Amino acid sequence: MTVVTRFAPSPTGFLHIGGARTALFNWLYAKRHGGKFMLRVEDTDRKRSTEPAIEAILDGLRWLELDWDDEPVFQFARIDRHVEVAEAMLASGHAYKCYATNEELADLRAAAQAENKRFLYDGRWRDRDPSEAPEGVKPAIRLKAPRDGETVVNDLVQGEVRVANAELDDMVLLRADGTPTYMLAVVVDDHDMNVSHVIRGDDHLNNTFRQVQVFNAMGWALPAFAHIPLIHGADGAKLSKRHGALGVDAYRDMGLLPDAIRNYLLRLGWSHGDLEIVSTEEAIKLFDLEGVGRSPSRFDMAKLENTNGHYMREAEPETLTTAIASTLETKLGRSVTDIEAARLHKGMPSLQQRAKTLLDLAQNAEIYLDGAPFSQSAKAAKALGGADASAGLAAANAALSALSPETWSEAEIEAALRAGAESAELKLGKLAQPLRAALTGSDASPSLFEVAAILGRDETLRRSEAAL
RNA sequence: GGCCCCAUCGUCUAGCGGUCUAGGACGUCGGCCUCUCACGCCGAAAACACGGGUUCGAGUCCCGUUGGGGUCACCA
Repeated sequence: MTVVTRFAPSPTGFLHIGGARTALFNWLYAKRHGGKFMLRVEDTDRKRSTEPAIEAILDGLRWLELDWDDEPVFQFARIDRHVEVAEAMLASGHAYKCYATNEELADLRAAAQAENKRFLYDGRWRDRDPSEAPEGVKPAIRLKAPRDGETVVNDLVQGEVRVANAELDDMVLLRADGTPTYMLAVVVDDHDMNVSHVIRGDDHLNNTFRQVQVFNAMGWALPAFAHIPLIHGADGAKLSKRHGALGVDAYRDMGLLPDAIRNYLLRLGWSHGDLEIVSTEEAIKLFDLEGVGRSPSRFDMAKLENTNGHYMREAEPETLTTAIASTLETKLGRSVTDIEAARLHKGMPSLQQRAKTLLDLAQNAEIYLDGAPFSQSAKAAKALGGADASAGLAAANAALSALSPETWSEAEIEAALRAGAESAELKLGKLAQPLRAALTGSDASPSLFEVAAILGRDETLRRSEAAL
């Protein structure tokens, strides 16, 4: 059997982190088995579906590099087929017309609530003759669900889950206005798209029983189901919009890398022994549903950032330079010059080791731009203040100006500074910290010797003299 | 509330009856390295929710309690 998975978001908002993980698992599972990963936009709710939301979701998926096969399927466009299936069920006696009005249903619901019981449609039109239909009321079509026995789902993650059919009522398949409900549409589409594995959040587990009933009514083969636990916020509450459920674009804006997000999301709910860092390639080889846990997990930004730091260190310097270019240019209000680009190129390996995000990186990379330091951090200002600091900086400056442009190198700079410190009877740090503040505007930076070497003699002396 | 699911360090998790005086990772706290920061390295504190069973033996199996979560629309 060919594996076909699908990600089926409803375009009512951005692609959030939980959706991204669902997409990732589906994508990984399809890749793992040489199958197809399909995208289906569940836009049957015309009031809530929006074009910007569709774009945001596709963008998010593309940014995460979760590419889908074939063209995305838009559920609303398949309405005729859904109606056709509803009518087939009507014809075969697996569905019936229900003339209950909204008011009637509302009363029923209120009554159930008053008794503190759940609302289940009572099937009042289930066996009634259509000739009794009231004038002018458009009927909804409901599933004629089995009343006895139970419905069982053999879930690849949750195991065997069973529920008594008495707990389930006759759900609406086709609304009075002739549009299909989600319950009908998913089943028809999953069947028509030959979906072999339905991997989705476990908030859908309860729906599955009713969907199984539709599959059965149509005599269609069941796909395999895998319901994965949801992701909660740091406080354990459901990840909602008010609770830090951000769109993936927000994570991009935080300077996070797609590889890092994929790795982090993979480990949220899935494990393979003690493996922590798993490249996407490796994940494709290893991913399985057996490794997915059954309990919900909490989203931990600190760990995501740590993972991101790992991928920052591993990234190609050139890739990172490209990635921060626009941020730098926005800051400068002009393009990066060739000289600046050359400095960035040389400085990137040690810069990237110190950054957890692209945002950090861009900020730290500013030291290699003309005109830097653009500001002085409080600690840097302190390192620069006082007589001791002035003496140290003067000694450093003197030691460096004694170097000729020809001998300007990391090793020579280090030697000169060490010798300068010795003759001034100061510790190296006494020269280094004021100089660092002068050159970078900060009390923390890559190796001073490296920074000075990359900056070049003129720029280094310009900055240190400006500070003096 | 009914139904369904879940329960190991603060967090993500390993563990699939004996090798668990419970392992790894993030975070936290010490230390080393060191021109600062970061990286790296070394070390520490930190968990089997509770109660009953089953068994020679239970973190691992069963039941209950408690706690969390999900779901109960002519939304998806």
